[in-house]
Amino acid sequence: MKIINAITALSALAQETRLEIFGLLVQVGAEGLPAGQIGERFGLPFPTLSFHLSHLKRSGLIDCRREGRSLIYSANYKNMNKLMTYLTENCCQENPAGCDLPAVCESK
Amino acid sequence: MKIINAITALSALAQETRLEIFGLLVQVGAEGLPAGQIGERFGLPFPTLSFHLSHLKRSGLIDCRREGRSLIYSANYKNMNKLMTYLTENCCQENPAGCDLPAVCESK
DNA sequence: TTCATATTTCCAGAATTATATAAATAACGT
DNA sequence: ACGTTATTTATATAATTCTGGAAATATGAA
Repeated sequence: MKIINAITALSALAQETRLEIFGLLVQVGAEGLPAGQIGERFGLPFPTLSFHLSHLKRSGLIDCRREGRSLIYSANYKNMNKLMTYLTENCCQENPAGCDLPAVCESK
Repeated sequence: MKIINAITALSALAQETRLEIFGLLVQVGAEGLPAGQIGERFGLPFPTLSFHLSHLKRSGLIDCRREGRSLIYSANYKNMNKLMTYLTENCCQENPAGCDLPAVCESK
């Protein structure tokens, strides 16, 4: 993953509405939810919702498929995982023992 | 971790200069680096550097200690880890098998 | 082909964030 | 105390991002 993609993903998540939407979609799983239900859940006007969904979509953190009149959004776990990996890459090369990122660094 | 703290941390990382600074500090380890050396590395004017360091500091992702005239900045692995945990919490409860976040979810 | 539903795009104003010059603060050596 | 080094704070401008009303697009139903 390139730094520019990491920044895009991080800034997609660095906003309350989007982080909440993403959290919801992560919990919901691959099935996803139609845009309308997401907006309803958080009381968002349509253009605001659409702005945030397209931001998340552009970042690759969520996917979108059409089902009839609805657009169904769902978390993209693969890209989320790439972001996680990027953030812990090259971690604490000087001193792995002093590092506190268990998932990635305790295996070093 | 509360959502507000996650957002603060994510927005600290969602900017090229800060993500580069953080990446450097993560690699350097607990020893850290003086502000001056960080600024030199990226060719940043002092106020710009200071703005970004204080942003990262405020987020908890880096720490700062004084050594003589220098302020030494270093990665805070503990808080980085909390952010990672927050992002994968409650992941794919519907269908763990379909989830692609190995570090966190394959153990479910 | 007209109507209703679902959602997006266009747009403009509001809010936030980033940048860098100049001035201030902090610590050390003389 | 004074000068030097290291860094921050104050401040202003520039750039980016967020918000929501109005209009546009896409799909399906009658």
